Order: sequence, then structure tokens, then C-alpha cells
Amino acid sequence: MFRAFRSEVAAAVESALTALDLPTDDLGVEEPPAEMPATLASSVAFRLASEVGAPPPSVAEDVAAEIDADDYEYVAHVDTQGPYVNFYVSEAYYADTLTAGRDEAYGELPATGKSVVVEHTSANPTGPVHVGRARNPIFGDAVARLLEYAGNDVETHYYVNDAGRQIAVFTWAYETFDESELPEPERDRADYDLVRYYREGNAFLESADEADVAAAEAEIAEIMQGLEAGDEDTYERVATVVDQVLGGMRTSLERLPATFDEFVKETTFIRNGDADEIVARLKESDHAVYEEDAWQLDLSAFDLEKNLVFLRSDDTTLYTTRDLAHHEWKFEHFDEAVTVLGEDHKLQAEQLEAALEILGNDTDQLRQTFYSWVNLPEGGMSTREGTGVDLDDLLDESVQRAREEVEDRLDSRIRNDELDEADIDRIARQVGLGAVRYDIVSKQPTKGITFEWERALDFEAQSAPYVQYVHARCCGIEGEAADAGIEPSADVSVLDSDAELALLEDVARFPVVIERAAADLEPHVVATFAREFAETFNTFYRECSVLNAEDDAVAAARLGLVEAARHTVANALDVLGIEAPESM
RNA sequence: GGGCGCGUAGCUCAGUCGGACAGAGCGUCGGACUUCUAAUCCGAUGGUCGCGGGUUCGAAUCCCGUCGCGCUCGCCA
Repeated sequence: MFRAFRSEVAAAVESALTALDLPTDDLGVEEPPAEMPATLASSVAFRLASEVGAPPPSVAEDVAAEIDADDYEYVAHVDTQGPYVNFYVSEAYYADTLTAGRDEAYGELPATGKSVVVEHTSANPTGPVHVGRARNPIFGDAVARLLEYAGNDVETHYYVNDAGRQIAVFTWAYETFDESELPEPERDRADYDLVRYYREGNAFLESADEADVAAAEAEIAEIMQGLEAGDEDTYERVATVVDQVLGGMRTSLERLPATFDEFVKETTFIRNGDADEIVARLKESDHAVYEEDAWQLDLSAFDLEKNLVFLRSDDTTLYTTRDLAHHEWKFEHFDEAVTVLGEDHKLQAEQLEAALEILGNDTDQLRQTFYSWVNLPEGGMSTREGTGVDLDDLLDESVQRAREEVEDRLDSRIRNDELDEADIDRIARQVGLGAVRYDIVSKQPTKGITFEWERALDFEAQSAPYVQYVHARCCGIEGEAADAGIEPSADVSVLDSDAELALLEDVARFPVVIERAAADLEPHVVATFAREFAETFNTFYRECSVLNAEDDAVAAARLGLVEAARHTVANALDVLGIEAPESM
């Protein structure tokens, strides 16, 4: 309803300014501070004061006088406070909000008809997912969910790097070293098992004799050449490693859960000839240069001083070359391609975009968004060096701590709903995973995060459990109300306390929060909303009892409001990929 | 050194397409469970919005400079 109200306010200000023969290029519509009773305001009087030759408050009054609230459905009345023109919502606004909120799908925006592919995570299949990388699936999954809520037809892709040098090194190491010379794997799973070979291989290349390293490098180069030449045997050797490791990584990611509609292998674009075709087309372009035996793009026209090599001197393609083919393929099949990348890929992403433009693509289809690395207090995390915290360990620890919390609280629990062992398992999992996700998704992606156990696993306020608790409370009330025979209504005329109306106003804002967050690809906006919404709900909870309401009509309307609130919290959490527990 | 990002309360963070006194949580201190679940709520405490200029009626927000931190500048990905 907020979106409709906002349109009405904009229309009202615009027509008032037109009537006053004033410019309408900037209507100055904004949200007033929380303490103000108005829902929207316009600061347009500031800008027009000099033009009119009157002080802002006087201009504001002129504007307000031109607006007749009766012309609008959701505008109850208009007044001024100093230089501001304030707009107040009508009972119809509350009524329609409550009605809309009682739909389970509340918050989902009308279909845009656009298909969007969200590529995220795409971590190299070299070993277990660690926390440094975990921001990508958590943020990426939330972006995908958010775009879905915003009305798009979304597909998620994981781009599998199965063609690069690292994978060639891995394949060589896997075939070369014997398990007996490796340490015990940390877990009995393929990614933990095989990463030992990868680490051993890298260590060998760094420390072995020059001659031995040269021999190894020759074998590694052979693998890369084999892939480039389309040699079936080489593909199979590489796939043996990649598929196993990726399988293990997927198990970790699915715990979050982060799932993918498709895993797209990089080698696809070598095998089908698309990468070669890209090379041929790039060679033809005005930006192509042949320097030091390699084909490169001079991107100075795009303000990128670094040349992009797209064909090595040994005629093999590079990651970015194949990614160009990959992106053209995405452009063909989807209206929009969103990619979630670590900030370390920023330059490469700019080069990619420039090259796509050179190839004649409409790069408006491409949206690349970046996040900063998650570091440990003592420094960065690396799969190759084996430093860092594994995502599995973080999730295990979080669920375990959540379980301890549940058990600790069991004795002091007032509610007599007798949680059984299965409930405790469920709550521990929902809360434990939710806490980890919320901790990461609630922050602006551009900000660096230092991973600290205590902070990531804080189950108090400003965390997932805080929001989840509100959902459980809603479910509790609805259960009790059903037992008491109360039927929910949408009769807002009996709701008049500040707490009730504040909650209703927050329910009303949810769709616009989705809209804005999706436009900017910023799921943390939804996380902030969810937390604020939970606060508003808790005030309502304290002050407005459903079961002990003054009369039946109030009880019924409050129950309707609780239902709308539950849908709002559940769906806000759903955008973030966090489960909404029915009890906890 | 060049490019990009970040810098807001003791700590972790919102707010950043200019607007009404800069907001939360944690921490510290003090209160509220015979009540629809206290993973909750209420109150107190706490800030030169890194620093210096500029633009503007108005700047945490825009511009310039500067300092600190991160990322990046491979025929790696």
C-alpha cells in the first residue's frame, strides 16, 4: 500500500505545483523521521522559496492549500509543519494493507516478465568451502531470492572452473601423489579427501628441485593443452577430480541452504567452439593488438590501462576469454545476467564488460555486484594453504551452540507445548543456520568483515533468532486464538492504538523494501527491515493482547494483524534464506 | 605509485541518489516473568559521522585535498 500511497502523494504535489505554476522536476517526497506522525512528506518548499520570493513555510502552506485529500484514496489529510508538507494515511490505507497482508505471498511484487540468471559462488572446485568464501553463497542466494520476490523469473547458476591452470595442477597432483604420503583428511568426504593432493601439489611446485618442477610443469601444460585441443581423455581425467570435489562442496552449500538450478562448466565453451569463435571475433576488432606473441585487447578507450590478453602465445584461451563466451550464452537465454563476485575480481569484471561491448553486446543486460572478503582476525583464508575456517565447522558449531541454548531455556519455558527431541533438532538447525546467514547477509556487501566466533553466533538482538522469535510468537498467538475460537478479521476501524497502527504501517512498507533492495541488489536492506519490523511487533505484542482484548471485534482484528505480521516476517526471512520457526 | 572500495558511540553495524534533533545492538548501570513464549521489553550511559577545505537555505550524505585500512595492477582464476 505504501507504493500506492507514494504515487498519490507524488501526484498530489505535482498537481499542486502545476496549479501554482511552479516547476515539478523535483517533488522532494521523502520519509519523515520516525517520531513524526506523517507517513510521507515533501521538502519541495525549500527549493521553491527563492523562486516564489517567500519563506519556505509560506510556500509549504500554499502547496498544502492546493491539495484536496478527498481526491485521493489513501491520503487522509495534508498539513504543514514549518517548511514541510506532511501527508497522513487514511483508514482505507490501513484496511487495504491488512487485507493484502493476509495473503501468504505478501511482499511478492507483480511479475516483471523478465528472466534473470543469477550467477554466484562459482568457487574453484579445489577444496572445502571456507568461511572467507561463504559470503558469496549467502549473499548470492539472497540476491536470487530477492529478485524472485521482485517479480522476476530467476535461475541460479554456478559457473564451474574446470579448465584453468589450478585445475590442471590439481589433476596432475591427484594422479601423481600417493595417499600414503598425505595427512588424514579432516572429514570423510571427497572435497576434504582430494584437497590434500591439491595442497601437496602446490607445496611441491614451490619447494621441489628445479628439474622436478620443470617436469611437473610439463605435465600440467599437457593437461591444459589437452583441454584446449578437445581431447576426450583429458576431459575425463579432469572431470574425475572436479566432479568429486564439487560434489563435496555442494553438500556444504546445501546446508546453508544454497542450491543451484544449473552448474555450468567452463569447458563447455571450449568444447562447443564458442571460445574459439570469441577469439576470432576479437582479433577482428579495432581494439585487438598482437604483442609479445599473444593476442590482447587494448582497453584504453574504456579507461582501463591494463591490456586484456585473450589468447596466450601457446594458443590456449584464458579464463576471461571463456567467460566471454559464457556471458554471450547467458545474454542469449536470459533478459538479464547478474553476477555476484568477490572484490578481487573487480578489474577482471570491468575488462569482461568492456570486451562484451566490443563484441557488440548490450551490456545493460549485465549487472555485476561485489562483496568484500571475510577475513580472520589473524588474516586471510586460503584453500591452497589450508588456512581458514571451513564452512562445515562453522555450521556445526553454530547448530551445536543453538542446541545448547534451546536446552538451557527448556526449564524456564512458560509455554506448555512440550518440545520433543525432533523439535529441539529442528530449532537448533533453524536458529544455528539462520544466525550465520543473518550475520553475513545483514551487512553491506562492500564492507569488509572480520570473522569472530562470538559475534557470528550471538543469538540475542539484531540477529536471526530475534526475528525468528517474532514469527514463533505469531504462530503461538494464532494457535491459542484458534483454540479460543477467535476468527481473524480485517476490520481496521477497531484498531486505533499507536502500537497497532505502527505495526500496520510497517507491514505496509514491506513491498517497497523489496522493491528498493532488488533495484540495488542489496538484501541487507531487507535484513534491516526485518529487525526493525520485529521491534515494532514486540511493542505491539507487549501492549496489545489478542486473547485478552477488550472485546471480540478487537481480538479478531488484532488476530488479522498478527497474521499479516507473520506473513511479513516469514517472507522477509525467506528473502534472506532463513527459516521461520513455528515454535522455539 | 595508479585504479577501486571502506572509515559513523568503547565494540559490531544501519543511515550515504542533500533535508525535520545522527539511529540500533553489544557492553556498562538500573528496572519488568501468577500475563498470547523473557531468544522479550523499559530506562540510563555513550558520537569532533577519520581529518581539512569547498558547494548549498541545509552536508554523515555531493566536490577537492589529506591520512589510515582492504582489494587490485599475471600469457592465474
